[in-house]
Amino acid sequence: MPRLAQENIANENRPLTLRDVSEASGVSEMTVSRVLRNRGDVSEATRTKVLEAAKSLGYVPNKIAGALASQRVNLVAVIIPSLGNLVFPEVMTGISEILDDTDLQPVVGVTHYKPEREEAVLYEMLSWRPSGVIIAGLEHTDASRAMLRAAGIPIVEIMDSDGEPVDAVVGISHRRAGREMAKAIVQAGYTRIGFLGTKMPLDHRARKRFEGFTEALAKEGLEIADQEFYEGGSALVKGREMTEAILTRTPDLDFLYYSNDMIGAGGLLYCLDKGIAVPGQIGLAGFNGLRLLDGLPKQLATMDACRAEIGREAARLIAAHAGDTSAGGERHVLTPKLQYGATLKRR
Amino acid sequence: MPRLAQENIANENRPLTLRDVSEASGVSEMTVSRVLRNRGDVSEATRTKVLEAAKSLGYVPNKIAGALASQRVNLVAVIIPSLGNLVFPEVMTGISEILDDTDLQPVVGVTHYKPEREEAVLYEMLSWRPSGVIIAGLEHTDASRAMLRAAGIPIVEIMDSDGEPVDAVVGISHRRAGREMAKAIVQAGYTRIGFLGTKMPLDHRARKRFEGFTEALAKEGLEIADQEFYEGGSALVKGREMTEAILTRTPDLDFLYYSNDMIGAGGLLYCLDKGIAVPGQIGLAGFNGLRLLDGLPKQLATMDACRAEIGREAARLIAAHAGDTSAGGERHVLTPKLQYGATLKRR
DNA sequence: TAGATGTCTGTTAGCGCTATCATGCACCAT
DNA sequence: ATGGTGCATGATAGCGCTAACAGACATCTA
Repeated sequence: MPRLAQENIANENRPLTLRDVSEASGVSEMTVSRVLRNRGDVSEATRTKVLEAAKSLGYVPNKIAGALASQRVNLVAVIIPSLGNLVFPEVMTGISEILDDTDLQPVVGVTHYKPEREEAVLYEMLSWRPSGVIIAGLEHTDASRAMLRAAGIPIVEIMDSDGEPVDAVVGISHRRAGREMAKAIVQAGYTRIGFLGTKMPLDHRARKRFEGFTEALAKEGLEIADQEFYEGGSALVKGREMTEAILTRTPDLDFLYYSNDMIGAGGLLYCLDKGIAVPGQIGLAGFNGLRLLDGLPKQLATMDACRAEIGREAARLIAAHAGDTSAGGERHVLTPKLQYGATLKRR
Repeated sequence: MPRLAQENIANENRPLTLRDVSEASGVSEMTVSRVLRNRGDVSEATRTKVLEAAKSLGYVPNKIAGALASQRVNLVAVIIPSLGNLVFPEVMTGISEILDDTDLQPVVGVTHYKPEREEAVLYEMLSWRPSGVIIAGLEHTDASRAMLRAAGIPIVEIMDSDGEPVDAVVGISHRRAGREMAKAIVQAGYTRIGFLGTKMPLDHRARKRFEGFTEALAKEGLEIADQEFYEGGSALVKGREMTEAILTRTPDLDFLYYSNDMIGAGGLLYCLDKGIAVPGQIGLAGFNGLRLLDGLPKQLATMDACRAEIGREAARLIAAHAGDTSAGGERHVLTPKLQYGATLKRR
């Protein structure tokens, strides 16, 4: 039985529908729909009438019904490991910057670096039938890859380029980033090199940097002299602690490579506290190019991960392919730039 | 005309529906729906059959259709000013922590501190008919407040408690935070006090802290001796620059109150660089209690804004009232704790 | 054995919108 | 007048799912 106007009056607190606006303005639901979506020809008089009615009622359209009827959803799923990492909010900023000029809307899902959570988040997101997916990394469970492939929408994997994407990819090569840092360190004359990083075995990008780093050192006939790993806690404090630990154990180290800028900054502060000459006695470098840390006593050597640009480019791809069944398999590899800062000698 | 099986075979790439699973497993759509939602009684044999069919097809349910039919959406809209601020990711973490144990899912919208963007984001979010809204601050446009009131779902305003909420509120009193900091500073014997903050007129919480701060000073017969504002750029660098500027202009200041920890940290690093004795010659304090900064040379005096706890409590309220038409107007005011650190003398 | 009860499955009718086609009407050229 | 051409609006039929009810059948009770 179709709902009658009488019932509407009876139940004051029922959420508003197109019909309410239609009745209030004296035109059909279809015409109201056209006005509210700015689609099709509607006379100026009707348009005004409808808009006024909608506004005075406080009508908010139901996108769920709209999406179901039109088979179009203006959401873009963005799946990242964490929001606490500073890196990811920056990627998000890049994404929003581009999507703000379209009618697309990012929706964020967080995996905490856990593949099974990624799978669950992806499933949840895809069940809303988004117009595209931006997902961090190239490593996913088989089930996740299958879902991505079967979704029939543009997929952009971001941050990393070392591996086989499902569809398009926008990122940097972390292997290469590790290699280049190694080369710069060796070239500067350092030989007793320590590595400090996270314990997370599932941070594939950190792992790849480490692999590239050791590989390039090996080519120069060098090996990592010592290493130290951490998990949890404040990165700045951990950076200090790890630096103290590694230098106590292996005092003759002349370079410390940190897997991220925050622990690098902790190490830098530790060295300065202890009166260790940086970069003379010990050189330091991190990774990410966090602008957040710009005001430290010395600028830490680092390598920019192109976070915002990656976000922008991924969003551009999604926007360009919105409505398509794929992002066209494009491959955008950005080149991270080494920033010497004041903690890595130039030669 | 209802879609026929034949058509399905013809069009290979069509997205899967319940009907496909139903046909593949030989039971009705309704039974498939029951299995996939774990609702109602289904025999073990049928359940297995259906799950296998769904899995082998790679079926992902369409929540849009499900939500429309059931009039239930498991999303919670979370509306915050920014993701770059560090404070908000922490709130998000608290929210997720609680919602992860429910079937609710947070969806984030970012306003960039702009009321008109808040209005737009809110409209967009409400059009998805979420089960609840968590929104930062108590200051909204009239239209936004009207939408919130009319939504007929639980609303929790967070971070701030100085004002009139639409429904429930979870936060701290920033006026009081400012007052307490002022009292502690005066009590420690400082008298020539400078204030450094953001230029943003729309950061109401920072404004309230400032107001509380000056008000409490006035009670002690004191006034702010000088002040300095900034916008944009790296907060650490800005903290240094502002500190230099204010101390050049007013060299006899003996305390600097920063409106956030990041610029406070910049100021601290500047003072240490210049050999200024902290907290002897000059005392320093910030606001937020960012754990991120724990490894600095000296621990900055600050006041914890209870971010994670606010997130958790807000999420708990939403979860408790999911399905209701309001969050019951509860009022949770948390008490920020002063942390003296090593930059504010104790008396 | 009739009826009551419980377990499982299916049928029907929407949810609130939009795509699509149909229609009414004014306006023009013929 | 005839029949095109626009333009503005309305009627109809779903989108893919679920609530609510309606069976079918087996098992139990008296």
